[in-house]
Amino acid sequence: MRGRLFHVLSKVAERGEDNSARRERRKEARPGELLDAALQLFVEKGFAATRSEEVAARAGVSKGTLFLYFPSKEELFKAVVRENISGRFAEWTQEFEEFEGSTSEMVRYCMRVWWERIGATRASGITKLMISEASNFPELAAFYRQEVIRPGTELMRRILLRGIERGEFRDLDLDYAVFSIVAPMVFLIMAKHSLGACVAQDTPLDPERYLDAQIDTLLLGLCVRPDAKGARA
Amino acid sequence: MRGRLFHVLSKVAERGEDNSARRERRKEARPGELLDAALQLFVEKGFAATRSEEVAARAGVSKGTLFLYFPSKEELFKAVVRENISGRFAEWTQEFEEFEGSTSEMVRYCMRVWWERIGATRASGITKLMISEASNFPELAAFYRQEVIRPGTELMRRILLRGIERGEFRDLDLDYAVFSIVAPMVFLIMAKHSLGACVAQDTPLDPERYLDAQIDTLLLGLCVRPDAKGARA
Amino acid sequence: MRGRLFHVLSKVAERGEDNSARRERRKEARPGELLDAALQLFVEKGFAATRSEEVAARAGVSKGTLFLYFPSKEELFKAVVRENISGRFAEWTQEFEEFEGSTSEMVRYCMRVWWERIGATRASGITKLMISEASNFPELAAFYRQEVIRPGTELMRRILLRGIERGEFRDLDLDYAVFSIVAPMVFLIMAKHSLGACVAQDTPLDPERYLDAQIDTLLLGLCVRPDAKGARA
Amino acid sequence: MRGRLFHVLSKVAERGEDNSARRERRKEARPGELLDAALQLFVEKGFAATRSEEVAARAGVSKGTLFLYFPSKEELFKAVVRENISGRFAEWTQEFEEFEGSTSEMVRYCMRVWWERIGATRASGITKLMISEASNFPELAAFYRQEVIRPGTELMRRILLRGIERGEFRDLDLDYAVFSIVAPMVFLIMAKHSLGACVAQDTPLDPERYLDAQIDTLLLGLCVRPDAKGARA
DNA sequence: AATGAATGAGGGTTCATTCAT
DNA sequence: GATGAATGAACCCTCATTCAT
Repeated sequence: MRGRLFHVLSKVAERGEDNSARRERRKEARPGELLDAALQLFVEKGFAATRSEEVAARAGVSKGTLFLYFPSKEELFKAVVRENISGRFAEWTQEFEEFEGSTSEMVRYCMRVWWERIGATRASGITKLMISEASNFPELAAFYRQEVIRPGTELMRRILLRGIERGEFRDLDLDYAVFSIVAPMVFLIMAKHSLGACVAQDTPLDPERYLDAQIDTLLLGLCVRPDAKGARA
Repeated sequence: MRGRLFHVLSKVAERGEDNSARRERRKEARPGELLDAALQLFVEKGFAATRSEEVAARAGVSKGTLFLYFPSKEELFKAVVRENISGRFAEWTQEFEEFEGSTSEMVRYCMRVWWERIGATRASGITKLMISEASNFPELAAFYRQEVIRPGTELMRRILLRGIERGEFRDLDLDYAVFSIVAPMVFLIMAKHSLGACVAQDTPLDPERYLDAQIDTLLLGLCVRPDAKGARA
Repeated sequence: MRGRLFHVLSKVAERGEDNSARRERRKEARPGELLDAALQLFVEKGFAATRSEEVAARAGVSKGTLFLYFPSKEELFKAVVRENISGRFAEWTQEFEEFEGSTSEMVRYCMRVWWERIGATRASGITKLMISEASNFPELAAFYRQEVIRPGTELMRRILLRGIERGEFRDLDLDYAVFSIVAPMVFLIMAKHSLGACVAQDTPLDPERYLDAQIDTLLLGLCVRPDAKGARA
Repeated sequence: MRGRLFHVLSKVAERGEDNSARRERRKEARPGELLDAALQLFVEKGFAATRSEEVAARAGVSKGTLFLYFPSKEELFKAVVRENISGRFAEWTQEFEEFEGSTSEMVRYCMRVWWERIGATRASGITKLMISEASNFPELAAFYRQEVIRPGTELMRRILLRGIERGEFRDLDLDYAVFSIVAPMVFLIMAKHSLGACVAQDTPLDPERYLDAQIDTLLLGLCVRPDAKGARA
């Protein structure tokens, strides 16, 4: 009996908190904790290379607990993707339709806000995830295309169109100009999640400075006249 | 210069020939065929999700044969990466040092040539691979940074510097401006290998048109005056 | 004799009442409800394929409660078996020792009463269970042999012996003749619990008609003269 | 290297034969060996309680090898059932249609032949299996009904009908009279595979003697006159 | 050199059992 | 007593790797 008590206590100690505390944030908190842990690991190591026990461990629970909340690793993956793509685009579309400044300001705002709300958060991992795993999860790729890519592209298209119609932007190849906005963002995510600084490990990429540089060049490239109002002061 | 380009292109062509031709030069070609098959599958499905038997099958040999040439799946992966990032940068650096046109032309040439020699070939999959698997193969990531990212960055840095020094480009934040060239290329690779399934399945992205659009905007964004010589006719 | 029979039948009836009635006498009835649920499921799916949570659910309690009453699934199984083979043989032996009709009548009565008291009730599942699980529960099989098979065989042996001694039955191979009585009963149980799904799904076997046919043939086969008194009117 | 050699040799010794011998009866023999092992274990312990590693071990191979030949434990189970129900009924039906003796002789012959060809062989385990697992494998139960029960029943029905039409047998309830033939056979299988002697462990049931006793009683019960020709001398 | 049958460690998933509430 | 969240041993199955042929 002494043995069992010791065993239990050492397990508690291992976790760094007592059981009652863990019980308290019980069922409601679990799925979120698991999804967070899963997102981190999937982004870090890929779907196949992530072991479900590891996800559970990072969420501070045992292997079996994971399967109380998600019926399989694949469903966990899907839940991770869905969880992080709550319908933000409706909100954003609204926000941009009410925007009153110049379109250059709008583009700058758009990219900065993207960084704040997505790029700098866990959610950015989803993009890396989808790119790495798209072909292993065709239905999910379709879902992502439908829920993220399409509305995102549409939003930026509208912004560019506004710029052209207002005479701010030059006559762009609209379908492909959107990639001038998207590419720097995707690249930033990749830099963040994969190859580190992408330049050298010791001098990590500063996202703010990176974004400013990209936006400056981008706006100069988009605008009719390089001295457009939206250019940084 | 033509000579070198031809050499590179013919190596690319070599990999594309039909199966019947392959059978004839059995033994010598085996490792190459395996590397090709492996590259395709690793890019498509990721390292962990690719089964070695499948690699062997696609290369037209049996499972056992694969391990005759590569001691393990991991070594195969490393060989795939190493094989496909052969140091062409020395070659390219020289090529660009001898370049005589405007720096805008140089940037345009650089991106086009990259597309022809890397982007459009199987070798582009390596970028996708490294982005997906970097954290599972840290030493390979370091190798890639060392062999590809660093010299590539350095190459573009020099080009940009040339543009600034010659008064063609504005006063750029050099360390970050290189990403304005890299990001569109990385994005194109991603679009080709994964997001292609994402961006739009029915109307796939046209690389030439994409590149033109990106280069136009980029150069306008980099140049002191928007009517720079390098702008497309 | 009537009294005893009534008692047995009323116990059988007890188990068949509806759920609402059950709720009212909560605690005292729990173990019985669990045993009933377990018997049903074990018979239906086998020991290993029955999940203890399912047993609990069918008994209307939670998983934990099951283990409040039975220390393990295996103990539950043993309890199910023990509970359902209560030694009625002493009772029956006496009943038959006081029997006053012909031995043919006795055999017929014996099989009919067995059907009423065992075959038609939940208790019959135990036979199916033991046949299915005997090798996984050797000590239980021994117990079953001891408590059911041996006394049952002995009982029928005596009946047959009585028939022979009274000149009603021919000179039987006593040790094996008992199986002529047992086999049709065992078969009926199997038909009811498993082969029922096999013999014919659309026209299920009618137990009464089945028993009549078996008994008729059996008695004709046992008796010295085919026009024995016990033959059905 | 010494270590490895020792390891290999001791493994060989364990198996009691050298590797080359094992390699020789290779692929062709494996499925049969595995099916045999599986039949034994499924019959002995039930489907769920049988571990696939155990099946492999009994067949003298490793866990993984089992799955080279059968894609899953369930498919193995199905294969076991199918393997042991090759279409014997066509053959038998033919055999009985050409039978020239009395119908009593036919019944006796039928049951003896069943014992020789099925009852005494591994195949008899299938019956026990199906009875134990029918509800866990509904499609398989349907298959078994279709392939075994139905033709078997039909065969015996015809025999009985012949007896009635030739005036040998009394006017039987045909649909249920077949069970008088089946029940003793099913019971024998159960006795063999489950509860041992069903009487006492120490005096195992003698199948020949059992069958003779059952057939004698059965025929006396079926025939118009008890001195039918088919009765044992 | 090439094959592919065989292996067995590894990882996903289930479920009997525990225990804080 | 009753609950059900949590646990982790055990089991099915995969697949990188080996090796006799």
